[in-house]
Amino acid sequence: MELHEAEEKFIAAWGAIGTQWGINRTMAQIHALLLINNNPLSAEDIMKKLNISRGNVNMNVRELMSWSLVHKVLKFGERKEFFTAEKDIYKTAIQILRERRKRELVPVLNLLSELQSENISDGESEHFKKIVGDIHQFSNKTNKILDKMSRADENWFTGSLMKFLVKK
Amino acid sequence: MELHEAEEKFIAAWGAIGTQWGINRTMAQIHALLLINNNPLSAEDIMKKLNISRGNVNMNVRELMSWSLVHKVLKFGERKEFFTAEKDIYKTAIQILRERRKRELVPVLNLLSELQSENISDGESEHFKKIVGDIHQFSNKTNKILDKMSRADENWFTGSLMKFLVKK
DNA sequence: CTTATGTTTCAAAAAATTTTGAAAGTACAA
DNA sequence: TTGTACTTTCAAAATTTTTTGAAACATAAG
Repeated sequence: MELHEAEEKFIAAWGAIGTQWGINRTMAQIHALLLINNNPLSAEDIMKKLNISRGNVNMNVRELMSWSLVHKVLKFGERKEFFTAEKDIYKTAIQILRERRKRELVPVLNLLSELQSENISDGESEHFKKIVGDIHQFSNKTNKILDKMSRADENWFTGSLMKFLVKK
Repeated sequence: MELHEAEEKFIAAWGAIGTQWGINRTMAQIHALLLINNNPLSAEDIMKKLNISRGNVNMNVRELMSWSLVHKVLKFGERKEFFTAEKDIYKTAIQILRERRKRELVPVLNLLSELQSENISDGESEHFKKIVGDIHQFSNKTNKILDKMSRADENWFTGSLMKFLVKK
């Protein structure tokens, strides 16, 4: 049960990219594996193809499901669980955007609000106030933009946005 | 030479966020420290304030400079080097976008091209071809959009883009 | 109920990343 | 040239993250 060279390269690269973006290498590789397999795979399939342990598969598949990038599939008559990845790459990207916004940007916004209200007095901190304020404002705008983008459809992204950008 | 509570919180949070985005915690903290200090700091200042070693400061400041987020400042009459961060948060964000595009997205595009040309024959791989092609196309579009964005000015970002998005 | 076929958990081990600190390097001043 | 005041390097240590694998758990089938 070997992987072709091109598939191996793809999986390895996906893992490396993931790492650079703060995503566990194995999680990214499982995602890559499920992307290039049109049929759902079992935990055992993943273990064998990527040569990793059962616990590792379980943990990372669960994480991928929490990101809604991978779904459980039950086959009639089979007790085993199978997993499959969303194959529409646009939907996948939007989902990642949505989750990172929710999990990472929103908490930052909360911290920045907090810092701004805490920091009412204090003479020395004019510059601190300004920079925190600037970051807060910028993050708020980014948050809104990402929120809008994550609701738009693919046609908007590839069509309208591109045209709009070209004009600039 | 203590940090105020709000400053500490900010630096700690910046470090945590950085980690989640694949950036070394200390690098992010040094960046935060230089952001909230209007005056350039020396390696020694950074060592003391963050309680880290000289080697660590040197390595991470160098990395921040390679991202053009931090610059060396020489004070007249002083032999020591000082460092300061770009304080315009918009410029900072654009710079990060630009670097990540160059360092991370462009290599992926090259790999995807390579995979597509390598993979000319082979019966079993219809689906592999399709998914790699889809990802390549999507990445190409994203690349172009980011490139355009990284050339635009702040007013475009906060003004035109926002208006355009609201319409949608 | 018992067995068989799974999945989940999590403490310990392994691996990867980050940090330290001392030695080497650099360059200016005397 | 030598001393001084720095900066840089990098092997080893510390820390953090990831992975393993065996035990616990779940549940369908006999």
